[in-house]
Amino acid sequence: MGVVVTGLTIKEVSEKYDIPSETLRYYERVGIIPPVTRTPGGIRDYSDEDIAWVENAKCMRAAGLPIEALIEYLKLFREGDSTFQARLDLLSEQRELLLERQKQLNETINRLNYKISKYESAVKTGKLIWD
Amino acid sequence: MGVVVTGLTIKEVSEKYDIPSETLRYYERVGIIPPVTRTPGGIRDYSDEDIAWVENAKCMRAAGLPIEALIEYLKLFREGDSTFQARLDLLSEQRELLLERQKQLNETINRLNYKISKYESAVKTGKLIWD
DNA sequence: TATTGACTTTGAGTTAACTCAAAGTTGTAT
DNA sequence: ATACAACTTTGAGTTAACTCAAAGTCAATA
Repeated sequence: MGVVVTGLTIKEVSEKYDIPSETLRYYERVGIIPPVTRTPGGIRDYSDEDIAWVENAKCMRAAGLPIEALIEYLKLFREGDSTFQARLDLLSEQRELLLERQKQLNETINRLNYKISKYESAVKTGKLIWD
Repeated sequence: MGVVVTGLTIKEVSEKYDIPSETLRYYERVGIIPPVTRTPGGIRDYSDEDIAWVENAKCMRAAGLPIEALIEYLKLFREGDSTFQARLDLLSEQRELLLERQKQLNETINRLNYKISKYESAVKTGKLIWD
């Protein structure tokens, strides 16, 4: 692979995006990325489009979107233009969930900031005020 | 329970904080909250302090701090004033992780915002530009 | 053309964090 | 005092998302 113009091997994608090959195959198997382009021998040969799906999966999973939602999104995508509204709904719902999570995260970070400031004094004075 | 001045039963705490009783017992068993005050009969009778620990556990878990870290924190807490620095380190490390997660979350929300705006046009025009 | 290393599939195993079940105990309402 | 719900403990089961293993296939090199 490399004699003619091709995409990337699974190993190259794995290294570029720091996702184990096993996980890339898993993503394809369960359907959060479409079936990847193959060489005549049946070996995965990721096209730019394939890679865009990988990138998308990585980003969405990193934020905690469930596999289920990503499967549903790809399914709708492959059903074509009649599913614009359904895809919009799905993405909106997931955004709502992320916004809630963001709020919760902020709360906890604030709480941690507070505790940390207390411990910073405590380390200096030897006495912990509150908590 | 209620004839004399007491704390809350596990059921009351469960309902107040929307945490299943099973999970409250689990938290105590693994050590992310200290052993709860008991009635002479051995039944849990949550004091204000106990409840503060529950609240803390709920907040930290909601943000995704691992049980392991919370167990370690409580362990240090119970070892006394000699562990201020260790507790500070632990909390700082966890805050770092949350800040990273926050960054990732923002990225993904932005990406979703972008996609959603595309789909909003698509639903109106019947044509999806990009993606 | 034979070896070697990366690839393939299918299916089982792992991990974190619960969640439930079984069997026994407690306390409150009649 | 007796029934009955709510409690207890111990230990097993569940879920999501990987992660690994086994056994076979392919392709670049000597």
